[in-house]
Amino acid sequence: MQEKEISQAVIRRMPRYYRYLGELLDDGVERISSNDLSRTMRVTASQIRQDLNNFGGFGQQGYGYNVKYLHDEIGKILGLNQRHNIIVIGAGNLGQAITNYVKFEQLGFVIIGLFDINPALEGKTVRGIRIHMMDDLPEFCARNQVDIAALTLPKEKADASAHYLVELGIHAIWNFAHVDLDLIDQDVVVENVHLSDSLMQLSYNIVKNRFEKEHS
Amino acid sequence: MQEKEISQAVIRRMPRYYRYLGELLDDGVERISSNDLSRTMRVTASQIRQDLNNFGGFGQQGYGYNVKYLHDEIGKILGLNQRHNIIVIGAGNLGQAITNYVKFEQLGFVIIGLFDINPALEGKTVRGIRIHMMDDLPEFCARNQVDIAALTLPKEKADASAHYLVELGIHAIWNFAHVDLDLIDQDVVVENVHLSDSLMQLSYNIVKNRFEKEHS
DNA sequence: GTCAATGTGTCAAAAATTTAACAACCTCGT
DNA sequence: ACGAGGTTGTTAAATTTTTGACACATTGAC
Repeated sequence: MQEKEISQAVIRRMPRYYRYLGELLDDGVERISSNDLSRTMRVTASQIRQDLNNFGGFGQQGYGYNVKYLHDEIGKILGLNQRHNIIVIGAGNLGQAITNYVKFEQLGFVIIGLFDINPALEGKTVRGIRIHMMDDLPEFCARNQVDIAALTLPKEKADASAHYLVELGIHAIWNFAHVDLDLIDQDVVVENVHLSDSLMQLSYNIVKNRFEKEHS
Repeated sequence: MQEKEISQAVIRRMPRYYRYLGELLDDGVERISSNDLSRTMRVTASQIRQDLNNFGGFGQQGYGYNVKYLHDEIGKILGLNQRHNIIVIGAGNLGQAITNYVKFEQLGFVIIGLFDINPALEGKTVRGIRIHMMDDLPEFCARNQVDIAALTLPKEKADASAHYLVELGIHAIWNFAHVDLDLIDQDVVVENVHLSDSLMQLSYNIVKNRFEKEHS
Protein backbone atom coordinates (compact mmCIF):
# COMPACT_ATOMS: atom_id res chain seq x y z
CA MET A 1 0.00 0.00 0.00
CA GLN A 2 2.23 2.81 1.18
CA GLU A 3 5.74 2.64 -0.22
CA LYS A 4 7.83 5.59 0.77
CA GLU A 5 7.32 7.60 3.90
CA ILE A 6 4.86 10.40 3.40
CA SER A 7 5.34 13.51 5.46
CA GLN A 8 2.83 14.36 8.16
CA ALA A 9 2.50 17.77 6.56
CA VAL A 10 0.84 16.08 3.62
CA ILE A 11 -1.30 13.87 5.82
CA ARG A 12 -2.59 16.88 7.69
CA ARG A 13 -3.95 18.25 4.43
CA MET A 14 -5.64 15.11 3.18
CA PRO A 15 -8.75 15.35 5.38
CA ARG A 16 -9.26 18.83 4.07
CA TYR A 17 -9.19 17.65 0.48
CA TYR A 18 -11.61 14.93 1.45
CA ARG A 19 -13.96 17.48 2.95
CA TYR A 20 -13.94 19.78 -0.07
CA LEU A 21 -14.39 16.91 -2.48
CA GLY A 22 -17.32 15.71 -0.41
CA GLU A 23 -18.93 19.10 -0.77
CA LEU A 24 -18.35 19.15 -4.50
CA LEU A 25 -19.88 15.70 -4.66
CA ASP A 26 -22.94 16.92 -2.81
CA ASP A 27 -23.18 19.81 -5.21
CA GLY A 28 -23.22 17.40 -8.12
CA VAL A 29 -19.85 18.46 -9.52
CA GLU A 30 -18.39 15.67 -11.61
CA ARG A 31 -14.90 16.81 -12.41
CA ILE A 32 -12.48 19.42 -11.13
CA SER A 33 -9.05 20.65 -12.03
CA SER A 34 -6.31 21.32 -9.52
CA ASN A 35 -6.57 24.93 -10.58
CA ASP A 36 -10.24 25.30 -9.75
CA LEU A 37 -9.78 23.40 -6.51
CA SER A 38 -6.86 25.60 -5.61
CA ARG A 39 -9.04 28.66 -5.90
CA THR A 40 -11.75 27.40 -3.57
CA MET A 41 -9.30 25.91 -1.11
CA ARG A 42 -6.87 28.80 -1.28
CA VAL A 43 -3.78 26.73 -1.72
CA THR A 44 -1.56 26.47 -4.76
CA ALA A 45 -2.55 24.09 -7.53
CA SER A 46 0.98 22.81 -7.46
CA GLN A 47 0.60 21.72 -3.88
CA ILE A 48 -2.58 19.85 -4.63
CA ARG A 49 -1.00 17.95 -7.49
CA GLN A 50 2.11 17.28 -5.49
CA ASP A 51 0.17 16.06 -2.48
CA LEU A 52 -2.04 13.73 -4.48
CA ASN A 53 0.87 12.33 -6.40
CA ASN A 54 2.35 10.99 -3.23
CA PHE A 55 -0.34 8.38 -3.43
CA GLY A 56 -0.62 7.88 -7.16
CA GLY A 57 -1.91 9.54 -10.28
CA PHE A 58 -5.59 10.08 -9.78
CA GLY A 59 -6.07 12.66 -12.48
CA GLN A 60 -6.03 12.80 -16.20
CA GLN A 61 -4.34 15.35 -18.42
CA GLY A 62 -6.76 17.63 -20.18
CA TYR A 63 -9.59 16.49 -17.96
CA GLY A 64 -8.67 17.00 -14.34
CA TYR A 65 -9.86 14.83 -11.49
CA ASN A 66 -13.08 12.89 -11.28
CA VAL A 67 -14.59 14.13 -8.04
CA LYS A 68 -16.23 10.91 -6.94
CA TYR A 69 -13.23 8.77 -7.77
CA LEU A 70 -10.78 11.08 -6.03
CA HIS A 71 -13.04 11.39 -3.00
CA ASP A 72 -13.20 7.62 -2.71
CA GLU A 73 -9.48 7.17 -3.16
CA ILE A 74 -8.62 9.72 -0.49
CA GLY A 75 -11.15 8.00 1.73
CA LYS A 76 -9.28 4.74 1.26
CA ILE A 77 -5.95 6.41 1.94
CA LEU A 78 -7.34 7.76 5.19
CA GLY A 79 -8.75 4.37 6.12
CA LEU A 80 -12.36 5.53 5.91
CA ASN A 81 -13.35 2.44 3.95
CA GLN A 82 -13.17 0.44 7.13
CA ARG A 83 -15.02 0.66 10.40
CA HIS A 84 -13.24 1.92 13.50
CA ASN A 85 -14.70 1.07 16.86
CA ILE A 86 -14.07 3.67 19.52
CA ILE A 87 -14.34 3.57 23.27
CA VAL A 88 -14.42 6.79 25.24
CA ILE A 89 -12.45 6.83 28.47
CA GLY A 90 -13.95 9.46 30.72
CA ALA A 91 -17.69 10.02 30.45
CA GLY A 92 -17.63 13.64 31.52
CA ASN A 93 -18.89 16.53 29.46
CA LEU A 94 -16.34 16.22 26.72
CA GLY A 95 -16.66 12.45 26.48
CA GLN A 96 -20.42 12.77 26.20
CA ALA A 97 -20.17 15.59 23.69
CA ILE A 98 -17.98 13.48 21.44
CA THR A 99 -20.32 10.55 21.81
CA ASN A 100 -23.19 12.72 20.70
CA TYR A 101 -21.37 13.89 17.63
CA VAL A 102 -23.18 11.79 15.05
CA LYS A 103 -21.06 12.97 12.15
CA PHE A 104 -18.21 10.66 13.12
CA GLU A 105 -20.34 7.62 12.49
CA GLN A 106 -20.86 8.64 8.89
CA LEU A 107 -17.10 8.49 8.50
CA GLY A 108 -16.93 4.99 9.91
CA PHE A 109 -15.99 5.88 13.47
CA VAL A 110 -18.45 4.15 15.76
CA ILE A 111 -18.46 4.69 19.49
CA ILE A 112 -19.30 1.43 21.18
CA GLY A 113 -18.90 2.27 24.84
CA LEU A 114 -17.98 4.84 27.46
CA PHE A 115 -15.99 4.19 30.61
CA ASP A 116 -15.69 6.10 33.83
CA ILE A 117 -14.83 5.59 37.49
CA ASN A 118 -17.78 7.56 38.80
CA PRO A 119 -20.29 5.02 40.15
CA ALA A 120 -23.12 7.51 39.71
CA LEU A 121 -22.78 7.10 35.95
CA GLU A 122 -22.88 3.31 35.91
CA GLY A 123 -25.42 1.90 33.49
CA LYS A 124 -26.49 5.27 32.15
CA THR A 125 -26.44 5.77 28.43
CA VAL A 126 -25.47 8.51 25.99
CA ARG A 127 -27.28 8.34 22.68
CA GLY A 128 -28.07 4.76 23.54
CA ILE A 129 -24.45 3.91 24.28
CA ARG A 130 -23.79 2.54 27.70
CA ILE A 131 -21.44 3.92 30.33
CA HIS A 132 -19.41 1.16 31.95
CA MET A 133 -17.15 1.16 34.96
CA MET A 134 -13.42 1.06 34.31
CA ASP A 135 -13.27 -2.35 36.01
CA ASP A 136 -15.19 -3.81 33.10
CA LEU A 137 -12.64 -2.62 30.59
CA PRO A 138 -10.54 -5.79 30.27
CA GLU A 139 -13.57 -7.95 29.62
CA PHE A 140 -15.05 -5.42 27.24
CA CYS A 141 -11.85 -5.26 25.22
CA ALA A 142 -11.68 -9.04 25.08
CA ARG A 143 -15.21 -9.32 23.76
CA ASN A 144 -15.22 -6.39 21.35
CA GLN A 145 -12.84 -5.18 18.76
CA VAL A 146 -11.67 -1.80 19.99
CA ASP A 147 -9.69 0.19 17.46
CA ILE A 148 -9.41 3.56 19.13
CA ALA A 149 -9.61 4.84 22.68
CA ALA A 150 -10.59 8.47 23.11
CA LEU A 151 -9.07 9.87 26.27
CA THR A 152 -11.31 12.53 27.75
CA LEU A 153 -10.20 12.61 31.35
CA PRO A 154 -8.12 14.84 33.61
CA LYS A 155 -4.48 14.99 32.74
CA GLU A 156 -3.46 13.44 36.04
CA LYS A 157 -5.09 10.18 35.06
CA ALA A 158 -4.35 10.24 31.37
CA ASP A 159 -0.92 8.72 31.32
CA ALA A 160 -1.74 5.79 33.58
CA SER A 161 -4.91 5.08 31.63
CA ALA A 162 -3.03 5.20 28.36
CA HIS A 163 -0.54 2.61 29.54
CA TYR A 164 -3.34 0.45 30.80
CA LEU A 165 -5.12 0.65 27.46
CA VAL A 166 -1.98 -0.36 25.62
CA GLU A 167 -1.65 -3.34 27.92
CA LEU A 168 -5.16 -4.33 26.99
CA GLY A 169 -4.13 -4.39 23.36
CA ILE A 170 -5.28 -1.01 22.11
CA HIS A 171 -3.08 0.47 19.43
CA ALA A 172 -4.57 3.91 18.87
CA ILE A 173 -5.30 6.75 21.23
CA TRP A 174 -7.16 9.97 20.52
CA ASN A 175 -5.90 12.11 23.36
CA PHE A 176 -7.86 15.10 24.65
CA ALA A 177 -6.02 15.37 27.95
CA HIS A 178 -3.56 18.20 27.81
CA VAL A 179 -0.46 16.20 28.45
CA ASP A 180 1.83 14.48 26.02
CA LEU A 181 1.45 10.80 26.71
CA ASP A 182 4.70 9.07 27.36
CA LEU A 183 4.24 6.10 25.06
CA ILE A 184 7.44 6.06 23.05
CA ASP A 185 8.53 2.57 21.95
CA GLN A 186 4.99 1.35 22.53
CA ASP A 187 3.15 -0.02 19.56
CA VAL A 188 0.53 2.67 19.64
CA VAL A 189 -0.49 5.58 17.49
CA VAL A 190 -1.41 8.81 19.26
CA GLU A 191 -3.30 11.80 17.95
CA ASN A 192 -3.53 14.78 20.26
CA VAL A 193 -6.29 17.35 20.50
CA HIS A 194 -4.92 19.97 22.81
CA LEU A 195 -7.70 22.50 23.15
CA SER A 196 -5.85 24.84 25.44
CA ASP A 197 -2.90 24.91 23.07
CA SER A 198 -5.32 25.87 20.36
CA LEU A 199 -6.77 28.66 22.47
CA MET A 200 -3.31 29.98 23.23
CA GLN A 201 -2.47 30.09 19.55
CA LEU A 202 -5.63 32.03 18.98
CA SER A 203 -4.73 34.36 21.81
CA TYR A 204 -1.30 34.98 20.33
CA ASN A 205 -2.83 35.89 17.01
CA ILE A 206 -5.35 38.18 18.67
CA VAL A 207 -2.62 40.14 20.40
CA LYS A 208 -0.56 40.23 17.22
CA ASN A 209 -3.54 41.42 15.21
CA ARG A 210 -4.27 44.21 17.67
CA PHE A 211 -0.64 45.25 17.62
CA GLU A 212 -0.52 45.40 13.86
CA LYS A 213 -3.64 47.50 13.71
CA GLU A 214 -2.19 50.00 16.14
CA HIS A 215 1.03 50.31 14.16
CA SER A 216 0.00 50.71 10.58
CA MET B 1 6.27 44.16 20.72
CA GLN B 2 6.62 41.84 17.80
CA GLU B 3 9.05 43.04 15.18
CA LYS B 4 9.59 40.56 12.41
CA GLU B 5 7.03 38.02 11.35
CA ILE B 6 7.28 34.84 13.35
CA SER B 7 6.29 31.65 11.60
CA GLN B 8 3.19 29.80 12.71
CA ALA B 9 5.36 26.70 13.08
CA VAL B 10 7.04 28.40 16.00
CA ILE B 11 3.77 29.64 17.46
CA ARG B 12 2.34 26.15 17.42
CA ARG B 13 5.16 25.04 19.68
CA MET B 14 4.96 27.85 22.21
CA PRO B 15 1.95 26.52 24.14
CA ARG B 16 3.79 23.27 24.55
CA TYR B 17 6.79 25.02 26.08
CA TYR B 18 4.43 26.88 28.33
CA ARG B 19 2.86 23.65 29.47
CA TYR B 20 6.14 21.94 30.25
CA LEU B 21 7.51 24.96 32.06
CA GLY B 22 4.34 25.08 34.11
CA GLU B 23 4.90 21.51 35.17
CA LEU B 24 8.51 22.20 36.08
CA LEU B 25 7.32 25.16 38.08
CA ASP B 26 4.86 22.98 39.95
CA ASP B 27 7.64 20.53 40.63
CA GLY B 28 9.70 23.30 42.17
CA VAL B 29 12.39 23.29 39.50
CA GLU B 30 14.14 26.64 39.44
CA ARG B 31 16.33 26.50 36.39
CA ILE B 32 16.63 24.38 33.29
CA SER B 33 18.93 24.17 30.31
CA SER B 34 17.74 23.77 26.77
CA ASN B 35 19.48 20.42 26.83
CA ASP B 36 17.53 19.06 29.77
CA LEU B 37 14.30 20.46 28.41
CA SER B 38 15.00 18.91 25.05
CA ARG B 39 15.27 15.50 26.67
CA THR B 40 11.90 15.71 28.41
CA MET B 41 10.15 17.32 25.48
CA ARG B 42 11.83 15.14 22.88
CA VAL B 43 12.81 17.93 20.57
CA THR B 44 16.28 19.20 19.79
CA ALA B 45 17.88 21.68 22.15
CA SER B 46 18.74 23.70 19.11
CA GLN B 47 15.09 24.10 18.22
CA ILE B 48 14.22 25.27 21.70
CA ARG B 49 16.92 27.92 21.69
CA GLN B 50 16.03 28.96 18.18
CA ASP B 51 12.34 29.21 18.99
CA LEU B 52 12.83 31.23 22.14
CA ASN B 53 15.26 33.56 20.46
CA ASN B 54 12.57 34.68 18.10
CA PHE B 55 11.20 36.62 21.04
CA GLY B 56 14.36 37.60 22.82
CA GLY B 57 17.15 36.23 24.95
CA PHE B 58 15.53 34.75 28.01
CA GLY B 59 18.44 32.60 29.09
CA GLN B 60 21.86 33.12 30.48
CA GLN B 61 25.06 31.44 29.37
CA GLY B 62 26.41 28.95 31.85
CA TYR B 63 23.14 28.97 33.76
CA GLY B 64 20.27 28.13 31.45
CA TYR B 65 16.76 29.47 31.78
CA ASN B 66 15.00 30.52 34.92
CA VAL B 67 11.83 28.47 34.85
CA LYS B 68 9.50 30.97 36.43
CA TYR B 69 10.80 33.86 34.36
CA LEU B 70 10.61 31.96 31.10
CA HIS B 71 7.13 30.66 31.92
CA ASP B 72 5.94 34.17 32.55
CA GLU B 73 7.52 35.55 29.43
CA ILE B 74 6.00 32.89 27.20
CA GLY B 75 2.70 33.57 28.91
CA LYS B 76 3.00 37.21 27.94
CA ILE B 77 3.93 36.31 24.37
CA LEU B 78 0.82 34.17 24.16
CA GLY B 79 -1.30 36.92 25.63
CA LEU B 80 -2.08 35.01 28.80
CA ASN B 81 -1.39 38.04 30.94
CA GLN B 82 -4.70 39.50 29.88
CA ARG B 83 -8.23 38.34 30.23
CA HIS B 84 -10.13 37.06 27.21
CA ASN B 85 -13.89 36.98 27.37
CA ILE B 86 -15.48 34.22 25.37
CA ILE B 87 -19.00 33.67 24.17
CA VAL B 88 -20.06 30.25 22.97
CA ILE B 89 -22.31 30.16 19.92
CA GLY B 90 -24.24 26.91 19.99
CA ALA B 91 -25.15 25.55 23.40
CA GLY B 92 -25.24 21.92 22.37
CA ASN B 93 -23.13 19.19 23.85
CA LEU B 94 -19.86 20.53 22.63
CA GLY B 95 -20.62 24.09 23.63
CA GLN B 96 -21.59 22.96 27.09
CA ALA B 97 -18.55 20.70 27.38
CA ILE B 98 -16.26 23.60 26.60
CA THR B 99 -18.09 25.80 29.03
CA ASN B 100 -17.57 23.22 31.73
CA TYR B 101 -13.88 23.00 31.10
CA VAL B 102 -12.65 25.00 34.07
CA LYS B 103 -9.00 24.83 33.07
CA PHE B 104 -9.45 27.56 30.48
CA GLU B 105 -10.33 30.06 33.14
CA GLN B 106 -6.99 29.55 34.84
CA LEU B 107 -5.37 30.64 31.61
CA GLY B 108 -7.43 33.80 31.46
CA PHE B 109 -10.12 32.61 29.09
CA VAL B 110 -13.46 33.32 30.71
CA ILE B 111 -16.73 32.22 29.20
CA ILE B 112 -19.33 34.88 29.84
CA GLY B 113 -22.31 33.58 27.92
CA LEU B 114 -23.76 30.93 25.66
CA PHE B 115 -26.08 31.52 22.73
CA ASP B 116 -28.47 29.24 20.91
CA ILE B 117 -31.60 29.36 18.81
CA ASN B 118 -33.35 26.55 20.65
CA PRO B 119 -36.05 28.20 22.83
CA ALA B 120 -36.02 25.20 25.16
CA LEU B 121 -32.59 26.28 26.37
CA GLU B 122 -33.50 29.90 27.09
CA GLY B 123 -32.51 31.02 30.54
CA LYS B 124 -30.86 27.74 31.49
CA THR B 125 -27.35 27.88 32.81
CA VAL B 126 -24.17 25.86 32.44
CA ARG B 127 -21.80 26.13 35.38
CA GLY B 128 -23.71 29.23 36.34
CA ILE B 129 -23.33 30.77 32.92
CA ARG B 130 -26.52 31.70 31.21
CA ILE B 131 -27.78 30.54 27.84
CA HIS B 132 -29.20 33.39 25.80
CA MET B 133 -31.16 33.46 22.59
CA MET B 134 -29.31 34.54 19.47
CA ASP B 135 -31.59 37.57 19.23
CA ASP B 136 -29.94 38.99 22.31
CA LEU B 137 -26.52 38.85 20.78
CA PRO B 138 -26.26 42.45 19.51
CA GLU B 139 -27.22 43.90 22.84
CA PHE B 140 -24.98 41.49 24.71
CA CYS B 141 -22.01 42.43 22.55
CA ALA B 142 -22.72 46.09 23.08
CA ARG B 143 -22.80 45.74 26.83
CA ASN B 144 -19.93 43.32 27.30
CA GLN B 145 -16.44 43.13 25.96
CA VAL B 146 -16.37 39.98 23.88
CA ASP B 147 -12.91 38.93 22.73
CA ILE B 148 -13.54 35.50 21.30
CA ALA B 149 -16.54 33.66 19.90
CA ALA B 150 -16.40 29.89 20.03
CA LEU B 151 -18.43 28.40 17.22
CA THR B 152 -19.92 25.08 18.25
CA LEU B 153 -22.78 24.69 15.85
CA PRO B 154 -23.60 22.68 12.73
CA LYS B 155 -21.49 23.53 9.73
CA GLU B 156 -24.51 24.73 7.77
CA LYS B 157 -24.95 27.63 10.16
CA ALA B 158 -21.32 28.33 10.89
CA ASP B 159 -20.45 30.61 8.04
CA ALA B 160 -23.48 32.88 8.38
CA SER B 161 -22.96 33.12 12.12
CA ALA B 162 -19.32 33.97 11.67
CA HIS B 163 -20.14 36.85 9.36
CA TYR B 164 -22.76 38.06 11.77
CA LEU B 165 -20.30 37.98 14.63
CA VAL B 166 -17.79 39.97 12.65
CA GLU B 167 -20.46 42.55 11.93
CA LEU B 168 -21.07 42.81 15.65
CA GLY B 169 -17.43 43.69 16.13
CA ILE B 170 -15.90 40.39 17.12
CA HIS B 171 -12.35 39.91 15.93
CA ALA B 172 -11.54 36.34 16.94
CA ILE B 173 -13.28 33.07 16.25
CA TRP B 174 -12.53 29.66 17.69
CA ASN B 175 -14.17 27.46 15.11
CA PHE B 176 -15.31 23.93 15.92
CA ALA B 177 -17.61 23.57 12.93
CA HIS B 178 -15.96 21.49 10.29
CA VAL B 179 -15.94 24.01 7.55
CA ASP B 180 -13.34 26.57 6.69
CA LEU B 181 -14.95 29.90 7.35
CA ASP B 182 -14.81 32.24 4.42
CA LEU B 183 -13.58 35.34 6.20
CA ILE B 184 -10.68 36.46 4.08
CA ASP B 185 -10.12 40.22 4.09
CA GLN B 186 -12.17 40.47 7.25
CA ASP B 187 -10.44 41.83 10.28
CA VAL B 188 -10.78 38.61 12.21
CA VAL B 189 -8.48 35.92 13.51
CA VAL B 190 -9.66 32.33 13.15
CA GLU B 191 -8.42 29.22 14.90
CA ASN B 192 -9.91 25.95 13.73
CA VAL B 193 -10.47 22.80 15.72
CA HIS B 194 -11.46 20.23 13.17
CA LEU B 195 -12.14 17.11 15.18
CA SER B 196 -13.02 14.92 12.23
CA ASP B 197 -9.83 15.93 10.47
CA SER B 198 -7.97 14.89 13.56
CA LEU B 199 -9.76 11.57 13.62
CA MET B 200 -8.94 10.96 9.98
CA GLN B 201 -5.29 11.63 10.61
CA LEU B 202 -5.39 9.11 13.40
CA SER B 203 -7.10 6.65 11.12
CA TYR B 204 -4.43 7.10 8.47
CA ASN B 205 -1.72 6.39 11.00
CA ILE B 206 -3.55 3.33 12.28
CA VAL B 207 -3.71 1.84 8.81
CA LYS B 208 -0.09 2.73 8.17
CA ASN B 209 0.99 1.22 11.47
CA ARG B 210 -0.83 -2.02 10.71
CA PHE B 211 0.72 -2.16 7.28
CA GLU B 212 4.20 -1.66 8.61
CA LYS B 213 3.75 -4.41 11.17
CA GLU B 214 2.66 -6.85 8.51
CA HIS B 215 5.63 -6.06 6.28
CA SER B 216 8.63 -6.12 8.54
C1' DG C 1 -9.65 14.12 -38.26
C1' DT C 2 -7.24 18.24 -36.73
C1' DC C 3 -5.75 21.50 -33.58
C1' DA C 4 -6.00 24.88 -29.95
C1' DA C 5 -7.01 24.72 -25.17
C1' DT C 6 -6.67 22.44 -21.04
C1' DG C 7 -4.46 20.24 -17.27
C1' DT C 8 -1.72 16.45 -15.20
C1' DG C 9 2.65 14.41 -13.44
C1' DT C 10 7.17 15.53 -12.57
C1' DC C 11 11.50 17.75 -12.33
C1' DA C 12 13.95 21.68 -10.73
C1' DA C 13 14.26 26.03 -8.12
C1' DA C 14 13.05 28.66 -4.20
C1' DA C 15 11.75 29.20 0.38
C1' DA C 16 11.19 27.71 4.90
C1' DT C 17 12.37 24.95 8.69
C1' DT C 18 15.39 22.21 11.38
C1' DT C 19 19.77 20.80 12.95
C1' DA C 20 24.59 21.38 13.83
C1' DA C 21 28.51 24.01 15.30
C1' DC C 22 30.86 27.27 17.94
C1' DA C 23 32.38 31.78 19.93
C1' DA C 24 31.26 34.36 23.81
C1' DC C 25 30.05 34.40 28.27
C1' DC C 26 28.58 32.95 32.96
C1' DT C 27 28.81 29.90 37.02
C1' DC C 28 30.71 27.74 40.77
C1' DG C 29 34.07 25.22 43.37
C1' DT C 30 38.47 25.92 45.22
C1' DA D 1 40.40 35.57 42.07
C1' DC D 2 40.88 31.86 38.76
C1' DG D 3 39.85 28.35 35.53
C1' DA D 4 37.30 24.27 34.06
C1' DG D 5 32.85 23.15 32.73
C1' DG D 6 28.55 24.37 31.13
C1' DT D 7 25.11 26.90 28.29
C1' DT D 8 23.35 30.47 25.57
C1' DG D 9 22.66 33.26 21.27
C1' DT D 10 23.81 33.08 16.65
C1' DT D 11 25.66 31.85 12.29
C1' DA D 12 25.98 28.40 8.83
C1' DA D 13 24.74 23.91 6.83
C1' DA D 14 21.40 20.40 5.98
C1' DT D 15 16.96 19.04 5.26
C1' DT D 16 12.23 19.51 4.25
C1' DT D 17 8.48 21.77 2.17
C1' DT D 18 6.47 24.65 -1.17
C1' DT D 19 6.25 26.79 -5.52
C1' DG D 20 7.24 27.29 -10.41
C1' DA D 21 7.78 25.49 -14.98
C1' DC D 22 7.00 22.59 -18.71
C1' DA D 23 6.73 18.22 -21.58
C1' DC D 24 3.31 15.58 -22.90
C1' DA D 25 -1.41 13.50 -22.79
C1' DT D 26 -6.36 14.28 -23.38
C1' DT D 27 -10.43 16.85 -24.62
C1' DG D 28 -13.76 19.02 -27.38
C1' DA D 29 -15.05 22.26 -31.02
C1' DC D 30 -15.29 22.53 -35.87
